[in-house]
Amino acid sequence: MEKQGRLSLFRSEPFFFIQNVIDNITSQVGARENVNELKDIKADSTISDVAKAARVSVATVSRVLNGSGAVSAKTRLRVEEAIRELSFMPNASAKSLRALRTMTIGVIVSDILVSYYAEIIKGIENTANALHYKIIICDAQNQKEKESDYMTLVMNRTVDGIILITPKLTDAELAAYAEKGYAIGLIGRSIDHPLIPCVYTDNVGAAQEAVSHLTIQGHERLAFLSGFADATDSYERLEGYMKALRLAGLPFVPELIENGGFSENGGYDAFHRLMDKGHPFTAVFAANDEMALGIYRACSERGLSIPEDMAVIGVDNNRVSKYITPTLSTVDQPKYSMGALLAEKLIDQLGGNQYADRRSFQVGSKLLVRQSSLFEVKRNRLQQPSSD
Amino acid sequence: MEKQGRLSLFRSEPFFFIQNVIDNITSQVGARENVNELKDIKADSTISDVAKAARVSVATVSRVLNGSGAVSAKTRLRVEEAIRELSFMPNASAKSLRALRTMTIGVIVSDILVSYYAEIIKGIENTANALHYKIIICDAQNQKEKESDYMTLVMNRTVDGIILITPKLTDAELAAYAEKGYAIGLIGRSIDHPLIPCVYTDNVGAAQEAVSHLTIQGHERLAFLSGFADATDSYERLEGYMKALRLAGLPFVPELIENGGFSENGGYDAFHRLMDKGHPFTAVFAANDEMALGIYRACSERGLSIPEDMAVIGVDNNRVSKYITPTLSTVDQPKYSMGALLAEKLIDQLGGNQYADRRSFQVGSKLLVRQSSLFEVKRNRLQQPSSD
DNA sequence: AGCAATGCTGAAAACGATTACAGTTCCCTT
DNA sequence: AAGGGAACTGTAATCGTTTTCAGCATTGCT
Repeated sequence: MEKQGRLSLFRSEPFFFIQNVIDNITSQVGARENVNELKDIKADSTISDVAKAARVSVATVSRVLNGSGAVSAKTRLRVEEAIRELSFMPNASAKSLRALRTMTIGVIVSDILVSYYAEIIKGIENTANALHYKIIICDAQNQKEKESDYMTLVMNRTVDGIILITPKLTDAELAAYAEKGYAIGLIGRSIDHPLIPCVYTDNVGAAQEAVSHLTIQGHERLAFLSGFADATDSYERLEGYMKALRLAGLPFVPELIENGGFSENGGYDAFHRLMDKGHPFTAVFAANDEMALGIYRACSERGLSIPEDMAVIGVDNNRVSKYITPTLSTVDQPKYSMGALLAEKLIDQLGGNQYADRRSFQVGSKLLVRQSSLFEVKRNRLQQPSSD
Repeated sequence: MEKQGRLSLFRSEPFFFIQNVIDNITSQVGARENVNELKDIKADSTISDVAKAARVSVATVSRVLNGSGAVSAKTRLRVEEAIRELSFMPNASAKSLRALRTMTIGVIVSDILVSYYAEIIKGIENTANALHYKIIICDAQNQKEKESDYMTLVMNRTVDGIILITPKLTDAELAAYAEKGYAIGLIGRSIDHPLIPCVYTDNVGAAQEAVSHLTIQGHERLAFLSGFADATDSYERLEGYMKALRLAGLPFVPELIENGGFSENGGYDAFHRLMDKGHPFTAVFAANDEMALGIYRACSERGLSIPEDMAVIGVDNNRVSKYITPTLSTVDQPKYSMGALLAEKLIDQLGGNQYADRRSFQVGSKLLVRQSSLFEVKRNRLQQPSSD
């Protein structure tokens, strides 16, 4: 159903073959003639250039720049004129070296593309920016090793602190960084450490609420799709799932647990594996929406209707979940605010507020009940997304 | 249909009220007792600490660190031991100050949340990282002024160069930066300047192909939803739309053009405005998928079936477009590769390759024909997304 | 043995800002 | 007019690296 356009190469794997890419996806557009007179274009002037131009010392220029110390109106004007004239901007590296801080924080995520992370990042960026901080984005590509690699940023003082979103590093490793004096903060994960601020949701409770919503509707055999085996949030959701079963007086069937690696394809495969085990079930709780999308596809292949034959609930409130048919029930978190809050806390700590009264914040999530988990669902109509 | 959970505050506006956020979304979790023995935790040691420990000069340590110059095996071992012992890491600011470069590039986007940008960013980050560069993300929040603000990053040497994705700055402004000696690159926009590398798609051609696809199917009155008035890509898509009309011998009706600001709600409003003008039409080409989603909602409200009553085509291949019912026809671009390619080119230029043979790269896009633009559409079934 | 070449090492000068300290000017009292 | 204090300004140290230059020791060669 997809008509091929003019070009064949599209992204599918990581980028390893730069020349390849160039050769494949581009068509040269007028190789511009070279220009030679750019050597002498000098963008920067230093503070001493300004001092010279204004016939004052560098100290005075610095005072004008930072509004520190007293400077006579006459001198100030001359300096400001010189600054404008030379379009001078103080060198950030020099400033950082002297101040021993960079006004930058790093943000480590496992995949920028996942909208869950993107929204948190937005919250972090906006807040950080308002507080005059910049953020360096680190895509760990789901690899724990890359996470560790990126930690060097705080160790070599490229950044003043690092925010990790649902990291793979262990509690012990994280604690070690903090105790060495590196400022780190956590989002979507809690840790009991006096130096590490964190913002997280009650995964257990949320999962329990979601699964209870299913049992209340009469489901007695419910499957669970976990994410990565080493992901705390996935584990906590499993815990909530088990709690809900217990609460409903239902038995825990280990065969009804499968691992889907948080990805759509993973969810798709895992669901098929579940179905083939010979332990029938009528509802499935997926540790995130991506896997739920995979379930949709698998159900479609097996001729199962959602929610009549199979109820589905995910987590994350992925953008797609609201638009797909049937709309997907899911657990939503205030992602933007979570990012904003942690950024504010971490920067506060960087500012020397070492003894904040609290470092650990649990924020609420909410279950969005949509069509995929309700028995009576209006279907066969163009979906009109609700406006949450 | 959305059940309210425990908490009410969810992100809707920019973040301005930090204390507010805290008070609203959090519940305190065990205010940890303060710790006092952290003053003496010293994370960093300097190169001279290492030198002292190894009983050599700082110059020698530097040589060991960078593999420059000759160092005797015996000394090298001693230095390496000292480095390990002190877990020394060279200070990035000092390095940058000395080297006059930061190994960092800035990336300015108008909204991180838009998946189009996120995917480009991923391409940039992965490539930059492979080349030992870091990226600073700048969310301009659709404001031209913020774009300019972020340009200070390259002027004060926080970053070595800046990549702008479909910026609002004018060609003249961009050229001015480049001519002052600041390294900038463009994605999703072309500029005819010898110093500015850019990677872009043929918006005109792609739009023309999309609209022609509609006219070929017999549509004679087609509307166009533009994005921002000042966005080049939106303008180019309008151009393609007009070309396609001309090609099909159809009249251009100015009343059938509306501005939707690239957002879902904007598209929704714009579509309603179009419908109320009294100039009937049977198909609409939206300058991006977000607006197309708004059109879906508006159509649903007006009882219009897609594609029977109204054919719709968008641009961007938003994640949702594949999952919504009916699936949305759209124009796809190799976003990841575009980011990767430009990052590689810009960094190449930073490396001193001032006279690259080409700086301007046009990459192909492809029209994905899905259900929303086809007359005979299978509907009323659970959608099974195709696997593009 | 004398000398050049080589290998290794250290001292010191950058890089571009901030800031403590000291020195100068100016104005106001007495 | 002298003295004191405030206001202003400059000198120089400092942040932590890299790198040039020179010095010393060792080696190899004649």
